[in-house]
Amino acid sequence: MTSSSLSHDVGEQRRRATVPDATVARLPLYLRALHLLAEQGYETVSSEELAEAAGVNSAKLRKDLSHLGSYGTRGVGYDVTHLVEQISSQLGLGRRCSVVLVGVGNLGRALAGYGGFANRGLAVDALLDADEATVGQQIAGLTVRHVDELGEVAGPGSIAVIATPAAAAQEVCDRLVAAGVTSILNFAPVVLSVPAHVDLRKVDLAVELQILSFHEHRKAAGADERVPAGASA
Amino acid sequence: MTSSSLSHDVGEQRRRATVPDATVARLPLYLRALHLLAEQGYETVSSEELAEAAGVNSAKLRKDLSHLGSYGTRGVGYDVTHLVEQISSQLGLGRRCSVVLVGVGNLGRALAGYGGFANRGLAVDALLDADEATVGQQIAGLTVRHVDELGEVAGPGSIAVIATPAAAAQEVCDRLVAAGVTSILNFAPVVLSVPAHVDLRKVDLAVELQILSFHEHRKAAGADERVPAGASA
DNA sequence: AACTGTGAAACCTTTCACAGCT
DNA sequence: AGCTGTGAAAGGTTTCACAGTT
Repeated sequence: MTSSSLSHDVGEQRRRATVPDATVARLPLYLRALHLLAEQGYETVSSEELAEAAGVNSAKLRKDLSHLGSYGTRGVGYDVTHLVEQISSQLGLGRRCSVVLVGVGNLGRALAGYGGFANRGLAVDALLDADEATVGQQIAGLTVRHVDELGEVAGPGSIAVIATPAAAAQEVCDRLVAAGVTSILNFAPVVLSVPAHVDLRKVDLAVELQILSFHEHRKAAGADERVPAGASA
Repeated sequence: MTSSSLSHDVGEQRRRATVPDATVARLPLYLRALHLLAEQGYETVSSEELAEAAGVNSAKLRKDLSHLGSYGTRGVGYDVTHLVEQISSQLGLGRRCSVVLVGVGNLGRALAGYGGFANRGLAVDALLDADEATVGQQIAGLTVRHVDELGEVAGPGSIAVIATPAAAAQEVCDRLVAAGVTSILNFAPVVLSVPAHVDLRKVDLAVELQILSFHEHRKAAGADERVPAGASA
């Protein structure tokens, strides 16, 4: 067990090492909302307005931003441009960070051309596939290369996206790790294993649909069974 | 201590109305892992094994399953087939629930053919698009219909998936709501507004990538700045 | 002996409400 | 007056550790 002296371990030197995960997950949201507001001519926004645009409540937004530092002005709000810069910088969108996408099926193509990806500082800059018929094609301004050339485009510092069929994902993942990649985003519906030092995230397109189904099912079941007629709104 | 002396409190009629959100979000994961294990010939699994296959820890798994009821056998584990049925039923995958997909671009195509979708009880069964060139095409065994025919395929009880460009999403959403749909999954990178009774979920393909970027950035910044040399392996 | 089911503790996130700055 | 930044309260989730069951 842990020593009973509790949580004083880590030194103070990690000043901003403490942005909560939940907050990080919302920064991209704020960033998009801010870009939108900027296009509409806003120079400053209140937490209320920005929260509305991002689809969260204002207390949460303020708390989130407070974790990055104090970038607002009391009585006024936040400077849109400045806040965009701060968040972008936090997210590491400024530095040239190569994004490599493996698997150029429908999903891969969608991702390669995705506004959200290409938009601000995080464009995909290499496409790889195993299929000879796909290799050589021009997609979203890039030429698809063979997955065997993976070592030439991916390395420490790059972010890899796996959009292959489930069956191929683990092998691709292993190759990426061997090439030194430590940040991987997996869209294939399998649980991948990676060494502890690799940061692996997962997007499962079916999960959200199944969650919806759960709630839809609940609604229907509730209506069937014993609810006292129009109970909820 | 099952229903003996201290079964006080909450009305009993809401027996299973209390599955926590976090648990619901993991059920699809367990389901997939179970299907995999079933294919490999498992008839029972321990919480340890299933947790491993699903990529979570066993305490969490047991707690999650306990919210659905007690389907395990102490000293033995869980019956794979039975558990699959229980979870499927919770998720409403048994009942025929029509899934309508609007927007047949690359992402739409990917979703229509997605193993995870088509796989178990939640196949997409109508495709709609606004583009005349796309309407009429055969995709994943379905003929693409014009979005104006939305009212004919979507209604109360169906689940809708929006995979259109951002600019079209709100209008499609409004039409879906007008048609009586109350469960919508949005892949377009915009914040949609819906009436309170509609259940709207959102998948943002770029968010996860940006979260990875955040962590990658941290790693790099940490290495640059002040870390006490080779602290971690 | 093996393994589930679950209170209780630890941890994390959200919301509230207001002090403090402009 | 208006709005941010933030302690403190409330709520939710994960982990621990063990009683209970087969």
